[in-house]
Amino acid sequence: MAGAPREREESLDVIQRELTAFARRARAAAARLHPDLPLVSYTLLAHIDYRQGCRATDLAAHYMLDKSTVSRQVAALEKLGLVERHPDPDDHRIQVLHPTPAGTQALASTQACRRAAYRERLGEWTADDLACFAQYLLRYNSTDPR
Amino acid sequence: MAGAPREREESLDVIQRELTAFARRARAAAARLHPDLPLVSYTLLAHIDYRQGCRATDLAAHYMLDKSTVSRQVAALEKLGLVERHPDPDDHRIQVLHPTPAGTQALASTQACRRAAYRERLGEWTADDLACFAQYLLRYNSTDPR
DNA sequence: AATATCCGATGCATTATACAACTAAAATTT
DNA sequence: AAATTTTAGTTGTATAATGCATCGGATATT
Repeated sequence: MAGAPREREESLDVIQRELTAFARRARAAAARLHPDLPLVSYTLLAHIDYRQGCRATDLAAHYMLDKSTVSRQVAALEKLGLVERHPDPDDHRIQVLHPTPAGTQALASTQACRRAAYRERLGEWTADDLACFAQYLLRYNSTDPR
Repeated sequence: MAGAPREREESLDVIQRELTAFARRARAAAARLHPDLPLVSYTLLAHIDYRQGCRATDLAAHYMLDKSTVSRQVAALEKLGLVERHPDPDDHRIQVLHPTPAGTQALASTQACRRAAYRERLGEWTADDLACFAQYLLRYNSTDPR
């Protein structure tokens, strides 16, 4: 097994290359899936929904975005009537974000399209492969450098 | 195994969510790894290098970018002296792109940083897991909708 | 009480991007 | 061979996304 370190290196290169390719294509792909809802807004809305009630700071940390970027995106979402802000009664600096009914609904329909696309794309995969791939991604993201 | 379809669905959701999170963070991560070289330029340069000699159209197709975007990025790379364009003698419409020595070198040093980051990040992974993850990513990207 | 820290907003500059219109060079059709 | 269509790449214009710096208001620390 003298070649193992080199094989590791090769795998790392592939991972790096393929993740980059994916990231680069993501915008175009997202634009196809939901032409109406701006890409980042959709992502933030989804996260707000996923963790029912979160703060702008949480979003910034999770997606490694500047707080100013998040501030504007959230403002846009509020303007579209998809997100509500409620000041935290205990700490007046904080605004807790929640999807509005319209936001939940917009998310649901987009989510449906998205799921359909993924289902078609990954239809050939076995349930085990899907579970395994999901685990790898979770593991990869969990070791995210802070 | 009545729950299998639901489990598939859950895996799909995780994959979707984690890939999105990764894509969203990619810009910030890239900025940390090579603050000098603009994000997209680096990506394109890497691809030009990987497939020794490619056309702007290839880049656009591979990363799902508009040709105008690629045109500008390539122009920037040329201005930085990292890429050369050579008209194809057989077809004067085509410009074949190659990294310059400076481009190759810039890529090498960045690549070294990148590899180090990945090595640290994925140091705990077994060679098998890395290979497996790499295969999943290749498989995922190969089924990219066109 | 004074100071420091935290949350979010805003002004400003820059990067990345798409779409549309254009030029030039093949390739195809007539 | 001439006309038309397709292909490769550039440029003009508009917009989205982003970061940095700064600021104002609130809470926490000393």
